Amino acid sequence: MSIYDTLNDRQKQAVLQTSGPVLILAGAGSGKTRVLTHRIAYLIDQEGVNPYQIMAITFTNKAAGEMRERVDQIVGFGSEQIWVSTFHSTCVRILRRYIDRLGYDNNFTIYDTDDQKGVMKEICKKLQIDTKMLKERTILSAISSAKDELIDPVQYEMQNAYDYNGGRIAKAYKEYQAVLHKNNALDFDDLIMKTVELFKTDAKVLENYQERFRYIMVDEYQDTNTAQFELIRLLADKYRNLCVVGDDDQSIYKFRGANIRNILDFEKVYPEACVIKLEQNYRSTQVVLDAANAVIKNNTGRKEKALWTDKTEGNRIHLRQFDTAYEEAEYIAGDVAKKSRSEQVQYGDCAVLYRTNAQARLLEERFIMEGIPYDVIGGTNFYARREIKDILAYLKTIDNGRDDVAVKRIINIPKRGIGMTTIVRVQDYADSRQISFYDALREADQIMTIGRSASKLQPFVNMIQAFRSKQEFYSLSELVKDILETTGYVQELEASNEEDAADRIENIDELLSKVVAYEETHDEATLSEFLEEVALVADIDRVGESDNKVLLMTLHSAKGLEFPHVYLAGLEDGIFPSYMTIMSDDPLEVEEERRLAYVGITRAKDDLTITYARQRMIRGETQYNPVSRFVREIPPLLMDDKPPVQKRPDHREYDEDSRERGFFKAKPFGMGAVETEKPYRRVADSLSDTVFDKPAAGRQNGEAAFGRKFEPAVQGKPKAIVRPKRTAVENQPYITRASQGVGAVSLEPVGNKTLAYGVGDRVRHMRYGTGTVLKIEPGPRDSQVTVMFDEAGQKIMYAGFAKLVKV
DNA sequence: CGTACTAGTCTTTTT
DNA sequence: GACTAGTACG
Repeated sequence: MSIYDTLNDRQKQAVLQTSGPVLILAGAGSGKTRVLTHRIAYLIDQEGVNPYQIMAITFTNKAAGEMRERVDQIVGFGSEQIWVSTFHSTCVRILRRYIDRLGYDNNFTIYDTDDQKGVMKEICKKLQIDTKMLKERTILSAISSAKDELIDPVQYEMQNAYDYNGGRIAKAYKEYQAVLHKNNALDFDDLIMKTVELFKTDAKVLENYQERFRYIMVDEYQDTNTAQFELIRLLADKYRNLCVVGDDDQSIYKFRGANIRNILDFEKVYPEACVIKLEQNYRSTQVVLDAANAVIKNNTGRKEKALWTDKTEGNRIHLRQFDTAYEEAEYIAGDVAKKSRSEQVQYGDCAVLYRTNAQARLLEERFIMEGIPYDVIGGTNFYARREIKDILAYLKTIDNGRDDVAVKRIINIPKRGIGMTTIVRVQDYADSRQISFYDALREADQIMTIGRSASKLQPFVNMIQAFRSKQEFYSLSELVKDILETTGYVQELEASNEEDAADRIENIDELLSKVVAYEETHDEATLSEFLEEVALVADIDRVGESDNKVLLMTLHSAKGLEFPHVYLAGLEDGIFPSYMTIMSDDPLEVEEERRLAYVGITRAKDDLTITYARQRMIRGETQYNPVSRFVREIPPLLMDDKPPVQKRPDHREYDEDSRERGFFKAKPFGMGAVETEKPYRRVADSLSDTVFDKPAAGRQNGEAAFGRKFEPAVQGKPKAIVRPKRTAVENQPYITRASQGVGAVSLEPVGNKTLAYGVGDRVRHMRYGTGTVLKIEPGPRDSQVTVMFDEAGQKIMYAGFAKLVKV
């Protein structure tokens, strides 16, 4: 009996087929990670392959870490020699060694979206690009797509010379690359592209890696873009032992360049490829699988597969409709609480999945009220928070003085009286001398134009220089502590009356413990390596760190995970699928969303609950949306409730309708960039009239159905409007003037006069828990409330923002 | 040079 | 609704 006997026939075949190109089409939950890890073990144990010659590539650090762990378990000896990592860290590792051959320093820095935006902003200024017409974002995403397709600035210019906007983007692209090069920085896309460039320009280096990595495995292959495909193709070109694992039905990253053709055309590129389908699902019940299959079969151009399981039929899918998103959140939190009380359900068995990060907020508030431990994955990355980026900018400056973006970020943080004018003048000087911004600072006394400001620059330079020399004998954490102390960063925060100063300080503490943890796991923790690791972590990598908490995340983040109890929230046309895709002329966009629905459904092991709300607040606008078309694609008998009958089930008709009525201008194209003045609300308004057979329960008041627009006209019946506007309104110190007899409906925080609590009262705060009010200081606009929290200690906060609830 | 307020934008998803 | 960049003012 060997470890391979636990595999089914197909899986075994995939493990044993070690030579030549192999495409494993692995349906959701079909045990692909098991196959990959066993395959690695088989290569080493049975075929005597040197672990050193094996490479496994994934998309997230989490997936890489998981695979590493499982490989370590079954491979015993030499497993640490296998390269198991993400595309990005693989490339960084290669580039750190060889990028000098492309004219960069090997200690390059990695720019995140923020840094990129900063660079682009300056470029637009320099090239006199009107950012109202052509936004930094737009340019950057055009550049990113170009890089995904391995198109360099020169090619881009050739392809877009005839187009006005294209031409400008081409110029910006060229300039952008020049700036990054000057700053010795690479962005995310460069990591892949430059590695490919390296392989193509330096045959020796390529040969070296080809010879080393004789067995290459790629996970989530359906998500690779052209550049990543090329990277793999080059690496595998000599020995052609390339095994890719993927599921075309789970391709959900087109927006970041994923090319579904990579998987669909694999057999064309590798005619000798062996194709193996894994269709037995070990995860979900038959009901869940039937639902998933029923939805995905509406897509065209997919590789035919049908998941099956020998697990039991299972519960029917729970379908719940609500009047408002608020009630939806209330139900989900309540249901989780109920389950955890009565059944053998742990919080960690539950996950709530949604289409957009913004949807997390309502759910979060509700989970807090229920006292359920939860974790929100995604949204803003920890390392993208302002205070964290500030500290990292110090570290980057110490590590690599050529990173102008980092230097400029911190030159006046904390405040040193160095303003825009001085910075611009120093930059001019640097430009004229062809030196970096930091080097210009060091010569500040030479710069005539800045006059007496030079005296403010000198201490800054001295401080950085001091850090640099201390770095020699300091540990990483000592360095960070020194930075915090010398700059007085934390003191400045403490002194400031910014409302979230306490959170910021907490984050800094967390950073410090991450630094310490890094030192503990890395023998010779260098600053460069730390910065690099930090640049490449994604939020999803945190999953598993938190134990026994309900996880809240987007459908995208949920890919690759599984939970006994899954809630799919906000299943409404317009949310999921999003308006963007419904409106799109390209029907493939809806297909991509359908794959996302497929991913969502197949996350559930036992129990799936689908919820949707008639009314939802999006970006300050109330929308009315019908149930998602994807729910309608699920056979009703698989669900415990039916979606409501609609007069006109096809959404496209509404679009035409609105177009006729002049609500829609043609899609913006070319340079014309036609205005699109809040088109969505209009659709929503027109929908609310036509969608439902009977009036939605939430709008007996008539006007309420039309959303905020008409609110001022409503007299005396605030409830219907107030409710969806803010969660748990009745518990909060918000009082409508109507109820005070003033007349007009208002939702202003009324502050000092009408706080629902006083000194000595017990109150609850969203984050800090319960505490006692010590002091209330009335201010002109809002009162400052001092609260001694049981857990979090004493905090001073503005009443209007703190949303304290009397308990 | 720093601040405090206003106007405009945004998001659909992320390594 | 929330965040950010830009502006007017001290």
